Amino acid sequence: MFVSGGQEQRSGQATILHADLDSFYASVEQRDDPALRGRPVIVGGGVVLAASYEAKAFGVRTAMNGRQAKQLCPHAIVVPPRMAAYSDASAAVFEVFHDTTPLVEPLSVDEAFLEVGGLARVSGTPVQIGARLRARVSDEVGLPITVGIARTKFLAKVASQEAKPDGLLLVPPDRELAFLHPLPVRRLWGVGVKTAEKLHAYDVHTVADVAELSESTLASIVGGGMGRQLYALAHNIDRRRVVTGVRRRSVGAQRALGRAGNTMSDSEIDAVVVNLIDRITRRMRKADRTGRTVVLRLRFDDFGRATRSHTLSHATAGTDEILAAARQLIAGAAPLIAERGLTLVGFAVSNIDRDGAAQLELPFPTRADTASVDRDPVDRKAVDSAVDEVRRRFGNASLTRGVLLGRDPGLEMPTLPE
DNA sequence: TCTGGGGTCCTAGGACCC
DNA sequence: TCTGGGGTCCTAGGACCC
Repeated sequence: MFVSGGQEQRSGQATILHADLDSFYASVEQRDDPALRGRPVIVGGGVVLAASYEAKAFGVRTAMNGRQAKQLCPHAIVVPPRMAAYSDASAAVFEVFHDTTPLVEPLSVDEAFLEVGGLARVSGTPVQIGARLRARVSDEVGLPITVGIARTKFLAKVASQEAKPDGLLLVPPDRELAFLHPLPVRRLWGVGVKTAEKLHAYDVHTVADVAELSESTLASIVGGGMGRQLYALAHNIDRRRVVTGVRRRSVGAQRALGRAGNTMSDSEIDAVVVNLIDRITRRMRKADRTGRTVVLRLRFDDFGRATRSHTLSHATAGTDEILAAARQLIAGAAPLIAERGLTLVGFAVSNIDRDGAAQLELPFPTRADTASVDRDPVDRKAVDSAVDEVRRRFGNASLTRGVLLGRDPGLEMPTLPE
């Protein structure tokens, strides 16, 4: 009953929470092993998957290579990742989220947006709700979490970054520009290393600097799409709502092979392929998802990358079908692999739950278009019943060149003309 | 410094269709 | 018969995020 209240909150109130677990993997390790508490912890071996705040104090960062991290922080304790434990912890935290408000939009395993407008009578102000959420995650799951609160998603997310670790920060609506403008451009959503470099070349360093540029100037520096996005964010325009029920768009798995990849035989590579596809299709079936496009990802000796893809005629989660496509992609890339040396292989299945045209051949001859069918009194009834059948199955229908097409409603295909 | 394992979104060209 | 505009789908690559 609070859902509509939350959704219709389009106002000038700060009602969006961005909740973000602090150093998620490392915090779970410290929670589960008291000997790690208060000490620098690094999760992962070759590459840092997560670092505790004690390790971050020495300059250790996520995605840094392990050797470099050890140099910065020689007494850090390195632990291997325990993905199942993180998955359980994530589920427990999301239970608290859903108990707080029905409007939860997950961003990843460790962060989400929550819309809490419309909960005022029952739960109090957004700040009170955020404080209670933090206390519950701490008491019930044993993990530190930071909450940013603002009128827009972007500001809420920036607020949580500023408030880390283990904090809560509200950006009042009348203080938004003062909060936003001094920030470095890297804080803008979508600005990574490359885009920041392009902006720096034009002496653009802060959000305030971005806000001084016209949209067309920004577009000339970083491209059309990115230019529009930066212009909007720098001017504090962000109309995105918190939305629930967002579907995953792809399911993938990959495996780094290191130098060993260079010397692997075809059958050894095939064993890796079988294993990856088996993992992916198992996960798809468990989640009750199907997909149509199989994507092969490769990384080479020189760290160059390539992708190859193939789209099936229909969505599936079948191991055999997807494996066959995967093997064909690998075979097609064989010259590339032989030439450049393989160091990583991965697959993803995308086009999730998107069936291609489901073709229903009509049980009678038709001519080239709808109009000619309409003119034929003999076939009229049969056409109508076939159209009804397709509409029942797909929610829409179109008739083209004697073939009746039903499409996944998500594809927004045109329906049969009146 | 030689590098994990997941994901998302955007762009751009060619094929094809109406 | 010729021409053009508009739209979708597929493929490949790139940037970015956690």
